Amino acid sequence: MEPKSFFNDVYDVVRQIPFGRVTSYGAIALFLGSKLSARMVGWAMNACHGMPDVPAHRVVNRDGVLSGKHFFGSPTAMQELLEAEGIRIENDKIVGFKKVFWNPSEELL
DNA sequence: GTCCTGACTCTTC
DNA sequence: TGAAGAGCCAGGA
Repeated sequence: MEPKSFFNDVYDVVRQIPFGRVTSYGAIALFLGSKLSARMVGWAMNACHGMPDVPAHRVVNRDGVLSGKHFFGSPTAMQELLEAEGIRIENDKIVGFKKVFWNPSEELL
């Protein structure tokens, strides 16, 4: 199944997130044209389970909090994946979020 | 075919 | 300053 819709665009952006970098739902939504569609990005992530190419663990909310960690099977799976890339996590929140933040509107454009 | 929910974000009280 | 409500889109029941 290959969704050629908003979802596909979200996956395309997420796939291009560099190693050791993270981005936010809002940043992706903004890049796609509608920052108000941040929820849609989260919903798209909900459907990305069948796509191993999509590093959903690199997508967090605007605070750098691992909101969707619970959807990774284990509450710590998402954190471990990020730590494996050199990103430090504390209290389910990314330490130095702004330093590892990747803005698709600037980097990808 | 209609209503509800969902891993968010921003604005206003 | 803190908390609550509204808005977006798509999928499932």
